Amino acid sequence: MFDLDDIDLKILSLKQENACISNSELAKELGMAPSAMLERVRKLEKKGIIQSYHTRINPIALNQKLLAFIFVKSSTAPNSCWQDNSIKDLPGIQEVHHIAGDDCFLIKIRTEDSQSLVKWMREELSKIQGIISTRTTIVLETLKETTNLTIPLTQNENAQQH
Amino acid sequence: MFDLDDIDLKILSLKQENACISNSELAKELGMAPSAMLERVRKLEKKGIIQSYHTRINPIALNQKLLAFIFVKSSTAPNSCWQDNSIKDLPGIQEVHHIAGDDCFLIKIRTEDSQSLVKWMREELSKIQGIISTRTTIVLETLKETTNLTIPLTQNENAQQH
DNA sequence: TTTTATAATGAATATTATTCTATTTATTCG
DNA sequence: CGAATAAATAGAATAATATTCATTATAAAA
Repeated sequence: MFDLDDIDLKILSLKQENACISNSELAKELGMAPSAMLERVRKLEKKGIIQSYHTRINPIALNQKLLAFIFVKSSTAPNSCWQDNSIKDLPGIQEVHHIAGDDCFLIKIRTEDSQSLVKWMREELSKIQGIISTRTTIVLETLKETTNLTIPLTQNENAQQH
Repeated sequence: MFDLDDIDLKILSLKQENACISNSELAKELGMAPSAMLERVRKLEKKGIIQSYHTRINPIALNQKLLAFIFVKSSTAPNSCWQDNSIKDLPGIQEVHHIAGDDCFLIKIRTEDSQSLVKWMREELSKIQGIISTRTTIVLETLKETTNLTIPLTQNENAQQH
């Protein structure tokens, strides 16, 4: 379904790190014509291999200083959040994952501080149906945070990155 | 330090969802000249409010079908990973967070499947010094996954989004 | 080999980014 | 309040880039 050659992988690698690299520079980098490059990129987009282009914003600039992960255990009964996935639309939520083995969600959330997290839990999370329990995990420090995937480049291509 | 007006917030909001929106379209959207818009964006970049532009790639396309979170508890002794943060450079790692209250890291990792996760733990994670224990959490399904922050737009600006 | 489909090139055109000067708006300070 | 200063914006000119399209090359299938 997704057959990617070395050129595709290199495109993904370069664009992953810098979504706004110009098509002409990308073409220069890989030694091909801009028109051919554009066609490849459009194809990667159309096939859904490239999903979207995002801007990473400094959370501090928006006063979202606190990062927390919360395990939310919910009932699996009808009209509980386990059925309707309503959790994901709450404000501040960045990720919601359905966890194996425990019938629970792992959510990633940013708020201003711990007070506002508590406020969020009381005012927002409490709206959600069927929650049985929560376990909150506060992040002290983030050492790495990216959506980047490990792309298998050939050694030669890897060397070019420097 | 970061004083953002409504125009800045709107820029962040639009670019967050679509990093590759053209400067001229952005300017048109906010009813100002491209040159003025460009200056604002450059300023947001220079101040570090805009951190980077990324491409989100479909993990399936790179055969990374498994997503896991692992709590890694480590010794706090010298030359343990607690000191040198070496975990974050292992292949497949997307995030590493330092967790409060437990002297542990929460890492987010993608691999091909559960077999390769086990392989990774045996061959890569085992290289790391000072690890006392791990608790692995497998994701069944991801309901939401974004780095997007909640941006406080005024009601009028919010309405324009549709 | 011939046919067909896929990918790449090169040139022409449209669009966009970028620069710079002039103007406007906001802020500071006497 | 009002001149002086700084900051932000607009508008026009230019440079760079994206996009299109006809042609050529390459690869795959019959």
